[in-house]
Amino acid sequence: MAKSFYITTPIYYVNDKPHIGHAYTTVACDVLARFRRLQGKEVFFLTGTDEHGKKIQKAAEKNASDSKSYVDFYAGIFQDAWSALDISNDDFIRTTQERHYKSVAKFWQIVNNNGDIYKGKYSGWYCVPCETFFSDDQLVDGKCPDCGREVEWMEEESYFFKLSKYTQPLLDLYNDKKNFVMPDFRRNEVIQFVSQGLKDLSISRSKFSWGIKVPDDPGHVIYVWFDALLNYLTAAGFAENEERFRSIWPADVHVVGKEIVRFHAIIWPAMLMSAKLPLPKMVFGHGWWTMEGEKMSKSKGNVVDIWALSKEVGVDPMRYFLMKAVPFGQDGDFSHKGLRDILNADLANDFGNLLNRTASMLEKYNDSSLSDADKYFDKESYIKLRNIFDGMKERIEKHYDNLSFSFVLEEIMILVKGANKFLDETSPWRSFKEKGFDLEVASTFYHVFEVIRLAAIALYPFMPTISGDVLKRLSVNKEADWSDFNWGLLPIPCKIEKGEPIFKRLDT
RNA sequence: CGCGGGGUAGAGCAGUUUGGAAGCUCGUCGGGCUCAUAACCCGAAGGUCGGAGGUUCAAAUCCUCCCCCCGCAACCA
Repeated sequence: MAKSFYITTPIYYVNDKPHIGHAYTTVACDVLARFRRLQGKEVFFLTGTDEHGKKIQKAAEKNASDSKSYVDFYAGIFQDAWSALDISNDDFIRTTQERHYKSVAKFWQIVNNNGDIYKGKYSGWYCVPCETFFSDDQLVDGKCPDCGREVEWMEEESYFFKLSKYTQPLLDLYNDKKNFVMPDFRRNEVIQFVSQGLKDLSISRSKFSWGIKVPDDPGHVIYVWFDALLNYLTAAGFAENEERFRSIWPADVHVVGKEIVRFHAIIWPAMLMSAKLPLPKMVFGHGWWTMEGEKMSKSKGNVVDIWALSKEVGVDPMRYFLMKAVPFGQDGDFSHKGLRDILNADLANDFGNLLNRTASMLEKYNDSSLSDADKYFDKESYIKLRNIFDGMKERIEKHYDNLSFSFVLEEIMILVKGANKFLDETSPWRSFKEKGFDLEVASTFYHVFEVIRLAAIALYPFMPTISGDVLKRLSVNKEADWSDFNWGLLPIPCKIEKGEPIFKRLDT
């Protein structure tokens, strides 16, 4: 079995409903997954939910619910959210599933047998009302930084993972595999951090019960992060199907928010090294969204509801905006003006209108049909258009390798703009008046539709539904396929269906 | 001197690695076209590249100092 392209989102903590941050990560992974499938690769695209930990236990109690029904409810909400955004995940893992319990137990045992787990004491300043430990330097005037109350020194028995042992191996890893942590500035941060030296990691808790029990010591539950990271192995079949596991693991890319880069770029590879398993190829930390210039928070009430907005502007345009507005990796600002401007400029004015104006002419001039065209005519305006396309396939592939989604879209829009310019330069409406529908006019249309076809294929990962619709209008009776991303493959004779404008301009 | 990111036209950004005519998108103004979704195409205005000093024939780009904004500072998922 050929190795699958394995791509993951983090598993989302189910103490709240999904928001734009979750959607952003998940859409990005979906775009990448769809592109790899477009290339004909076997893809395993995983998302899921993280359902253990004290916070969830408390949240459930607050809702007068038992933990299990509470997480069932939220896991359902996440699944619905992804289906509403047309996410094509191949699996949805929940850390409360049986397969995950088996996987965690197996992993714990391996690492334990390798001598990297030991029992020790975890100590620190404990705030009883907040049920939280703080280190010396976290205290504010010797009191709890959250509530300001007195803290007391507590010691708790805990299992530890020998993270410190992996300080040097990790540094070697970052040095050998330049792309292991992306983007570059995150890599620098991680290296900086690890260079200070790592402490062993407390990986069990005994003050609450909602978690996976430590093998042979049921008084302890496994620390949620240690549990959560292992989802990536579980879903690949770690504890259940050795052959399948080998065909999926290691992950090609873990896409994560910048706040959890450390867990994925430091703890996770150290855990895998300990278990002597192959390491993921890349951990990519993307940025955060602000809302109209301000940090999003529930108390400010400025949280964007992507799902409500998708109903207004469409799911595909929403996905387009998320991927186009900000270079992946950087922080970005979400504004309604920005949304409207980008969707109007790129999708309605440039791309949608290109299809509309050309199809409209063909409808009037030749009953929407194209039966003959000079595919290789050598007018200057045509050469210019072809030059834009030259090398584009390779550039787009390169951008995908770096998860530079906005640059992929940039490439596509340059081609679309080029086609608009090509139309203006060749002015088929004028030629038609002078000479009727001759080969030259037909050829002009052919090449414009060719650009539309190419754009539709390249846009497929971002806007699967609309892309399919456009291809149908061009009477391409075939699913989008990356091998068709070459010039001159629009089949003729053909009929072009004009239809309604594919993107409407947004007002307000 | 805790660490990192950033300060480039009205807005959002690229360019800084390998110094060498200041660029892109949106907006504004003027023109063209009239096939199209007030669209598309062309042109113009608009910047002391955060500030000061230095290196250099030449600096947004290298060096020094300063100012401002934003994150992070491990067990918080």
